[in-house]
Amino acid sequence: MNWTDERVEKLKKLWSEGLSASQIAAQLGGVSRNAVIGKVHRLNLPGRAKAGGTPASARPKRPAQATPRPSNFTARPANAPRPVSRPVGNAIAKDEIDTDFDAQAENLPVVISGKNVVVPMSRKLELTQLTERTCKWPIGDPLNDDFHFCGCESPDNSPYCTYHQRLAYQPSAERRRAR
DNA sequence: CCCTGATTCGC
DNA sequence: GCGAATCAGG
Repeated sequence: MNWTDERVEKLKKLWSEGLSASQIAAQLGGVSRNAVIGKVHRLNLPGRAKAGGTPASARPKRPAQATPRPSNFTARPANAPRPVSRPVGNAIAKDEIDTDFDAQAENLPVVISGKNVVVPMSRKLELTQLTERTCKWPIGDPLNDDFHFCGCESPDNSPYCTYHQRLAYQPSAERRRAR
């Protein structure tokens, strides 16, 4: 996985937005957080100590602020039917999500504070579009027309992206809570 | 232990 | 240039 202009631009954008290196790595896919940090330094992106060398521990911490919900965001009432799809907006904090609100089914990217796992935007791939390196986590009802797979980039030797990899190996009760 | 970024250095 | 290994912290 090489640093194409496109990927570098995304890196710059996410870094400037204050995402951590591991979060950015998850969003980009195919790279480690070390790779991201290394690239950031090679690009001389800001965020490091000033001349004089402020220790990392003494630097002001970036507030882990939740990205605002999309303006068209409305929580689905508990018993309301699940919409087929909704436009993808900014990432929202998992903590903000109503208990019954299933962000994964809604195809929103989710930043889970604490667990520090990023759900990349689903690429909504069909079965025939999957490859060795795409996430094979199924989304939706297989009998429904909108059934698809996550399709995000998955690490080597894993059928799932970093987020769904975690979900896949959690006990079902935890999995339900995590979703 | 989980995580963070910083640095080094063989490739 | 790249990034794993490592370090030094929270």
